[in-house]
Amino acid sequence: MEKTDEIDRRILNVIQVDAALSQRDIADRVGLSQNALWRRLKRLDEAGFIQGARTRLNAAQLGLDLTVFVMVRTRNHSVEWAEGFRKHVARIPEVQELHRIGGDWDYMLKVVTRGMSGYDAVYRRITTGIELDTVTGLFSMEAMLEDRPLNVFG
Amino acid sequence: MEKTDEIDRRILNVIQVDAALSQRDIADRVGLSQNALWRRLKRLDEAGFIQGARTRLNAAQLGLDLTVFVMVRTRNHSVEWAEGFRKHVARIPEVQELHRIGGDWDYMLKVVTRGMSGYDAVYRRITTGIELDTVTGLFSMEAMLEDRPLNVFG
DNA sequence: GTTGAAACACCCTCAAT
DNA sequence: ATTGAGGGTGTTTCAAC
Repeated sequence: MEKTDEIDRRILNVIQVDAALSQRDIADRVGLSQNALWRRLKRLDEAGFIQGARTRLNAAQLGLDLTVFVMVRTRNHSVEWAEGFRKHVARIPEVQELHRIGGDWDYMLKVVTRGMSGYDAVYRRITTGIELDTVTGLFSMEAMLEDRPLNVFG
Repeated sequence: MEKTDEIDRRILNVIQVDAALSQRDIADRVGLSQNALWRRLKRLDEAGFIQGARTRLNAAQLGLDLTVFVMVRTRNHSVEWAEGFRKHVARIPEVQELHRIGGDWDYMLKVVTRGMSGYDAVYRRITTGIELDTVTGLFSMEAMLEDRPLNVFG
């Protein structure tokens, strides 16, 4: 595993917040020449720290106004069943995340969709064609903090 | 609220997956000239559909190997308390999301940190200096799906 | 690590269709 | 909506220090 120094982390922290900055601007912010920055960026990229850039869209404006965390309990805890479940929910584009968790529940999904009717359709897709024990939804009434950058320091 | 047609949604779907594509490449993928694409991108941006670009980092390689969903129950359900709680957790950089939810719990936080000792420190920061009723953590043992694009169609 | 420069790609705008 | 072209900016790779 490659190492990162303080400047590397400042670079990563800048670009994870704004991927549209020019190398000139990034270099100024972290106190490097554009040339030196370019070499560090290339190294960080080749070492696997950087996993591409994404454009963030306004979900609400696209009608995607409902976020639901879906808790799932199952009786089958085999690796095979888990992989089948992963493939099952991977086909549902409204599913943003799927975690295998410990505690009272076995899996947690984050679903972003169009209102309650959209969620109803997603719920039916999740529960159809696969055997689940218990399913319940925790509805987000307000996203008070969202999409924050990773804590690359500390 | 501005409207989007099929081509707009295809554009948004392309750039939300890869923000590093040139306008030339995007135009080819959606079947437009570079010039026409530029005008649509400008319109979509000015209409507020686009909220900037972010570089995605390899959390595990940065040592951020533990994801915990923290469930919080409180006795105070006033708007003022909620805003104070938001400011309280906003100071903790390991908190990726904070949702006010319905059901058995009042709030849910997504925390990404460095192992159990990192989570312990975050847990103490969350529960210190503010009155919470019940706090419990759901530990992600495996992120089976993560960071998926929004469903801009349908 | 730095500056400077050259070659190339990309972005933005405009003219013409 | 399209192609084509020009100027300005950004990226990538040099050489020299």
